[in-house]
Amino acid sequence: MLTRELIVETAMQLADADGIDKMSMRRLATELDCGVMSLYHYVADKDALIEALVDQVASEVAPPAADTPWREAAQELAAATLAAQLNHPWVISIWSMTWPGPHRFALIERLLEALAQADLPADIADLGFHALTNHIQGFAQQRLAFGQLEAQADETAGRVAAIMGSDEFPRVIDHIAFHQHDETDRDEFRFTLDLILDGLERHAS
Amino acid sequence: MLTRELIVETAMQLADADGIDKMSMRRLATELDCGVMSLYHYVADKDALIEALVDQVASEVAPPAADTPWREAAQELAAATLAAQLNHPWVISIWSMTWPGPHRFALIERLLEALAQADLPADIADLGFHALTNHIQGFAQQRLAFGQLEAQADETAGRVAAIMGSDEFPRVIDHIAFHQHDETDRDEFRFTLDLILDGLERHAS
DNA sequence: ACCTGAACACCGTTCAAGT
DNA sequence: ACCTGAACACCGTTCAAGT
Repeated sequence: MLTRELIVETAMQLADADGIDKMSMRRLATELDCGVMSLYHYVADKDALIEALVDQVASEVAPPAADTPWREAAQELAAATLAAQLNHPWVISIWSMTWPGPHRFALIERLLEALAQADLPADIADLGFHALTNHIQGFAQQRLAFGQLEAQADETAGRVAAIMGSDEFPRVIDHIAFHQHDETDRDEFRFTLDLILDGLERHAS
Repeated sequence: MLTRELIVETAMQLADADGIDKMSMRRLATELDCGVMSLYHYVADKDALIEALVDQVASEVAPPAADTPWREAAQELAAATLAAQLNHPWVISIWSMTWPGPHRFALIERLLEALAQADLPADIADLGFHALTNHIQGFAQQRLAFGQLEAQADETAGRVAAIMGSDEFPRVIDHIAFHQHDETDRDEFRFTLDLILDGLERHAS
């Protein structure tokens, strides 16, 4: 029996396995052993399906307990959102472009709640909200790009070698070296997060 | 006569006018009055064409003069990069996923150069580089999402009304109100940029 | 060297028709 | 209510063939 839940679940599997580009209505239909058009009885659109998929990812983020101090709550939310996105890499490039579903709205609400408890002027809290979500988004995207490059190792190796071999971009060469003996993998996310949170705290009234 | 430059130029026009999805090899060919396969004599791939397109956008960013103080140089680079991306909104979602071309490498080099002049510990400079580029990327994406929502005004209005009408997400409602009498349009980008730059300066040795 | 049409292997969605 | 095949209007790219 076909259900919306089954469709979303199968679509998630396809997207996780092969990326969002390969999650086509037609592949989905063959996977579910039904005609393509049958799907359209449970889902208005491919876009609607994708919205459901994105909110499913959001539902994997466990919001911090209500009594968590604001700064820890923000850190936990940021880390958990990043982790969920990296668990479903295909979501990264569409996350901010899709209208939030109920689960994502709950996360947004929780982050705004944390900021409200920080005793910031109201506009600083609103600006801080975007500073934090933009950081999560920007960082996730950078990590995704990095991952893609590593996946196409052969092509990348040649291109990196070309840069390292030229003397046009010496600072870039140093920066690449930094990435190559990179042990600070986890800290990079926290570093900027703390820059932002420190800066916000300094605006506290 | 068909040339690579003409192809890139026409592709840019198509992408600017209708978005990257509508910039298809087939549309490009009809626009240029040639067979689709003729394009493949000047461009290896659609991906290669897109890389050229992205670097063309990067070429629109004028790097700051060499004697600009580091902090101003970083601000100028950030603002100019954001402006170029918003000028070609289709670039935002692919910018960080494409391998940099020569113009973009020059921008990267210039930003690393600015950070090198800030007297930061070497690893802080490298982390700061990503903090800054991630901010630009995250902010641009958020602005793009915002713009898309405004473009589909009818659909969005209903969805916003649904949120405003419910009492599930009170903080979200307040935040939406903040956006609605938003006069701080430009400052929002600078606000987080300054949080990051202030934080970096505090790490100066 | 430069150009090309036909063909292949795909898409999302509309429409009319079934049970 | 639920399902569907055929058709339409698209994709990028390979291949073999032209000049």
